[in-house]
Amino acid sequence: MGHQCCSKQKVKRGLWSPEEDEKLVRYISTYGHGCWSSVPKLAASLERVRDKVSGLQRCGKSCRLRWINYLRPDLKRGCFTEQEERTIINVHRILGNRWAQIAKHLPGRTDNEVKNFWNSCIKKKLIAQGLDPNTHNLLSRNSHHYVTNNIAKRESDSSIIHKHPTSIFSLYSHILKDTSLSSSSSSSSCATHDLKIITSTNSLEYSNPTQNSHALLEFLARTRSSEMSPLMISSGQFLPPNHSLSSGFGLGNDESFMSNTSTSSCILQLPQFEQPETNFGVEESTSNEVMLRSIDQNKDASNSFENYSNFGYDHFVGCRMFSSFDDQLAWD
DNA sequence: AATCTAGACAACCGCCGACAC
DNA sequence: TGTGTCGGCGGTTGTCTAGAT
Repeated sequence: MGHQCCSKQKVKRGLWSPEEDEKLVRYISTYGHGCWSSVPKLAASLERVRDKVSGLQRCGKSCRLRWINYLRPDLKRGCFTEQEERTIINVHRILGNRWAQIAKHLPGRTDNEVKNFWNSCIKKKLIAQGLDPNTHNLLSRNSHHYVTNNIAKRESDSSIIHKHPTSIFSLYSHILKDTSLSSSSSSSSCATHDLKIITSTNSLEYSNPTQNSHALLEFLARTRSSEMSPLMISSGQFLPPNHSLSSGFGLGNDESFMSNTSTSSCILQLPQFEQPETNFGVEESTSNEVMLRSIDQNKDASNSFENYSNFGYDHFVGCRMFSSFDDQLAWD
């Protein structure tokens, strides 16, 4: 069955011939592409003007696809670079299979190209590294425990904290949104208060929880203010260039996250988590968000708490949590 | 040499939202 | 408000090719 735009016409399908490409390029360079559905017809007229017998017997949709994915002059052909590959992985971790959005981070690359590269190459690499290509978490023998949380859902459902009582981030972000708490506390005391609640809730289930989550949450509290600029929690394991898999958390801005330059972006570093399965991912992301992510264990974190406030990100929006603890450690 | 298979890439299909009428 | 058209998108399929058997 043909497309709506060409159901009444006899159209050719399959691979494009060099002659067809030539006709399409000639048409686009002459008239541009204001209306794809009219391209084949007008292209045929153009060819008749040029004393050619046949026009362009393709549907408009096919013309559009051919132009965007192959004929556009600003396309970058050839293999993906390592940098591009890292960018794809990092953005995919945040956005999922939103290929068009991912492709926007890669000048000269198309969504189709990125998608094909992902399916034929990156996916297998991640699996080979023991990572789930869908979640970017470590593949586990056990079933994954998934806790999702964001402000929008929380605000529409005040009972969510009871649904996920032991998610440190659920709890924490919930508390941050609690105006009575924040208005009655200074920034630091609020942080302490929050941490007490959180760590006491999780101390039994989470092996060595306080040392890691405590510092992380303290950091989150300190970055908080009444202004609501976004801060995102992101990621868990990741593979810094030329380093083995490590875990921990760090703060980076969007740019550094995309380019995977951990050293410049890490301003907070925490000891390695005891459970490598523990992982964190974002609900969504924009260019203004900060990514909190796992970082290279070996980097110096001596400036951890001093610098993050300079980033200007100060509101914890929320995050979702993945984990794959054994049943006896199940958080709910 | 013929056939099979897997990988890479190109193209199509169906759905959806935006928009015009 | 309902309907049709269009462009954009993601999933899927088709095609080609190189390497293995």
